[in-house]
Amino acid sequence: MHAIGFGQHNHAECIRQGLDSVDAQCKAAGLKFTPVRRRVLEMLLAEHRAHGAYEILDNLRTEGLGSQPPVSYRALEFLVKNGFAHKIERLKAFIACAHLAENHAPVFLICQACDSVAETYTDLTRSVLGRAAKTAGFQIERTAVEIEGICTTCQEGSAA
Amino acid sequence: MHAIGFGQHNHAECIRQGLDSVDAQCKAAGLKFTPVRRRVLEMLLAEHRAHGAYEILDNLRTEGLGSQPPVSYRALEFLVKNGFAHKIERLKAFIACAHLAENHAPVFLICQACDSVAETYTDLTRSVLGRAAKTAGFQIERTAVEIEGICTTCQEGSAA
DNA sequence: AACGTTATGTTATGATATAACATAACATAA
DNA sequence: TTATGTTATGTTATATCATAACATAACGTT
Repeated sequence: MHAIGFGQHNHAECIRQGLDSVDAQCKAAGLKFTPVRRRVLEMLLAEHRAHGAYEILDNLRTEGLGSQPPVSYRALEFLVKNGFAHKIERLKAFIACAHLAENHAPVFLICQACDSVAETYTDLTRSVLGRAAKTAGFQIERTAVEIEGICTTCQEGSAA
Repeated sequence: MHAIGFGQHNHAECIRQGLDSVDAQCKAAGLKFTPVRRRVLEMLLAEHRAHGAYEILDNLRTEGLGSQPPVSYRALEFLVKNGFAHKIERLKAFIACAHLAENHAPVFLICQACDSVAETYTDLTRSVLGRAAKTAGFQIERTAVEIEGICTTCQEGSAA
């Protein structure tokens, strides 16, 4: 079993809300939330951990929704491009966005013990990062902030 | 041509100093700075951009220092593990550390136009990131902070 | 019905990374 | 000096991640 996020919550509700929110956002923006895209997001929402593109593909294949790599990569690309999911570079894997509808610079806390990934965020303009970039005259387009370590739950687990 | 870092400097000197510094650190720590490892670091130091493992390998092959992937991956692993180089996850590529000898949490500014990579750093304990992690009770083991955008030089270049 | 656009299906291949095992180089102690 | 442990290198093979390129289908508009 994986810890779900860092802390408990009503998970079925969490998935439903996520899908509903993206449904609404797509409708508003004129984006097509097709069956494959919807199903992929649902898979990502099902657990707070990063999912590999081929893992997603295996599931899609089982369900008859696609069998070749481009299918999952395209769906994931759509989700990432529109801010509904993020790619964790360090893990070469994808995760549902935990702060849908908020414009944010995501920060991921990746637990090396249980593989769960928590998403928090930072306001770039006020953070150390933002100031560092500003000082260097650098115009930020996108950020990847990924912190690896041990989550609270796993620290407790290993304490004697 | 690539911009070298963001800002000019005496590059030959920069390479020499880097090699000397690592030489000294290895000696002090009882690490073996072998010919392959030294040459790989030299390649990384030659330009302030990220180098792919296979690009490094091609060079090694030309020079008779190795011909199979594990050769470059091992050398790069040694350099990264000991803090002499970093991996830029976003680019799946490696770069020489620009702050040798300082214990730091590196922050990379990656220019999408000219591919140059500048390294700055943050003091984790005092940054927004560090505080966010602490709040979540998360024990940090390593960080990857990668910011993509347009560097000063390229902004000037495209300005009318 | 014709057309443009976007999404999907499919083949093939490119690019990145590592497991596993064999050999060599080096230091240290018997 | 030989034996032994340790670390580095050589090599084969394969795993894993990702995308180019082209064909077809679905959908909305005129």
